[in-house]
Amino acid sequence: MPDLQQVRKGSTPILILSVLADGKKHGYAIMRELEARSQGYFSMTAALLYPTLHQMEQDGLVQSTWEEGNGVRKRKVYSITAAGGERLAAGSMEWRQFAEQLFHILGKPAAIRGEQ
Amino acid sequence: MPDLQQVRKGSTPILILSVLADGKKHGYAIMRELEARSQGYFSMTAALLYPTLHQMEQDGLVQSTWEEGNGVRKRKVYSITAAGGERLAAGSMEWRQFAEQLFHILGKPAAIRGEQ
DNA sequence: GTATTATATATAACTTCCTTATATATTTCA
DNA sequence: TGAAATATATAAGGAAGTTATATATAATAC
Repeated sequence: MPDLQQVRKGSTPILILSVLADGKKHGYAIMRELEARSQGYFSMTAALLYPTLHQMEQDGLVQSTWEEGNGVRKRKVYSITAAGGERLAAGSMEWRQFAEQLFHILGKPAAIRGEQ
Repeated sequence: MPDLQQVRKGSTPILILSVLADGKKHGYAIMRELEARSQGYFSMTAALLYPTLHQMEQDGLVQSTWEEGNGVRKRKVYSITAAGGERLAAGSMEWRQFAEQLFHILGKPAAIRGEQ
């Protein structure tokens, strides 16, 4: 993994929770939604997404049901749990704290200095 | 590793480079400096710092010389290289981009909205 | 004077997260 | 009919971080 692609490490679960907070979705749709919301920046691969969802379900952050329908492929629909909501709130604060501290060390960017 | 301590992943080299950009320092001093500048938030352990420094030296981002002196323990002093400076600049931009995208998804914090 | 703490560097074993590669199957479009 | 998009999944391997351990000197406390 090239050094410059290290920045996203650890953000996968909170990104998923954030998308699911707006309504339940199946895995593939979560991927597309993240890509759409970030103009392609967060392009998650299936090999990262699905194992992560499995782990999150095991941790009680999300729950799933299989959905079958008229001319549509069978798919597993995920929704956020109460514990997932709490994790999302706590995780958001953690990330904000981290960003504050990081940019305090690196020098605050214009946006954080309020010069947007 | 608890989930909430995942946020710092990948930030180690750039934090080190950022400290060394202000002048050369030995490993232990880098650790203390990071802790001081972040009011204890970035409390790096020796087992993370030293292997990282070794890797960074191998990558040409820092260079080191052993320093011995009057009543002081022998220590390895690191300084940032030209390549390290470039990496610091590029890495800072990467982190800013990431933060922008992440908080766009999570909802911007007060500081980024300019309400500090 | 001896013990503890702080300073200082280092490696080994292990876990976690991510990547690359591969597999399978359905639906839509050219 | 063949390719691309949709949809889920696992295996193998690499990179980053944690916990544990080792070693050694200098400063401070008792």
